[in-house]
Amino acid sequence: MSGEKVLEEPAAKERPIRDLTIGRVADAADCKVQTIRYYEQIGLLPTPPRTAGNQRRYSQSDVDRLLFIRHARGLGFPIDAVRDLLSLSNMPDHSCIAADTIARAQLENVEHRISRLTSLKSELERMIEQCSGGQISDCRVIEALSEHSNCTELDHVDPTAV
Amino acid sequence: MSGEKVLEEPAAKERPIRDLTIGRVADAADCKVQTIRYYEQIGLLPTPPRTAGNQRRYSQSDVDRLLFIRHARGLGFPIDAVRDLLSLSNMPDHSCIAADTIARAQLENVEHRISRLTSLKSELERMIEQCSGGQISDCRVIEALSEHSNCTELDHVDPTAV
DNA sequence: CCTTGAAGCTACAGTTACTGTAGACATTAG
DNA sequence: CTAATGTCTACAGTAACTGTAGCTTCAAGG
Repeated sequence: MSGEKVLEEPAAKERPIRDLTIGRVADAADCKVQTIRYYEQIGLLPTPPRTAGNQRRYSQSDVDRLLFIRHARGLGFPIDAVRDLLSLSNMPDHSCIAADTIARAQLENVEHRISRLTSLKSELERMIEQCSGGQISDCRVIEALSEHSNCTELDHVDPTAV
Repeated sequence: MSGEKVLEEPAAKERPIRDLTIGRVADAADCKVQTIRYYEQIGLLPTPPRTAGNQRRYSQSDVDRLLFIRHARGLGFPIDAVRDLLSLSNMPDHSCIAADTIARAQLENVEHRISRLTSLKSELERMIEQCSGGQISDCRVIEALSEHSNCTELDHVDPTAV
């Protein structure tokens, strides 16, 4: 990385080396080959050039873009949010307001996630502490998770949005 | 709640009042009616008795069980883990180690997510700061999210397993 | 008692974000 | 040159719901 803009296509003067097969790209980003084709299908990755034998060939910038996508997805950002984030990198240098708006929305999202996960963390810690070495009858895991009084309003959100 | 084992069926001496419609149960647990029927279908909730007109009628213990499920799901436990936890609550004299193992696994997961989100948060904050009045070219969010060097082996987990 | 609108019923299609499979074709190491 | 491995398309399947269609049932008002 070291200061380079990894998501920008190299300038015309220096064309990228497009010698990576889909399998090597998948390995580099630790994802499945099908996932790459899926991202291409939904427009998250550009359609790469093909060999005479119809096989996709990628450059390092594709790997970087895919790494970005996987990282953001791994953090729980839905595809649409990733799309927004990616659009930031394509914005002209002088229009920063849209980027700012997207970034602020994502920041709010991230802060919310952190607070929910933090309360989850303490609940899990409490469970483990009370649980260790005891019997189920002493175990408060079930109880703790059933107790509505322990819930904050944030507890009842879409479970898939964690 | 207050010290009672909420997930146990009341003893035969005192039968539960089964006067709750599926809609009231859904409201109580803040979930969709379809979700309750889905949980019944996959065996997370017991098949309730029906009225003469074929409508499901629930008791408070069903609400408690559903609250438990929704809370666990909201905390990121996958259905199978919820099933495990629920099955443990039915064998109260047995060891607690399995529940403990599940909780510990989730705790590890959660801690890692928090740390990743925290670093993302500071990147977003820095971006917003630099962005206001600045240029996209100064933003490091895209870069930061692409940096593979920041990843640990735990970063590449199933994104859906939050 | 009757009606009417909300809520319930079943069955099935759609969602998100992939993942797996089948059968054909391409590429590469020996 | 051949065998193994990789890639291609197309489509089915997964988890965990969510939505829809077309019906029946229930409770309250007139």
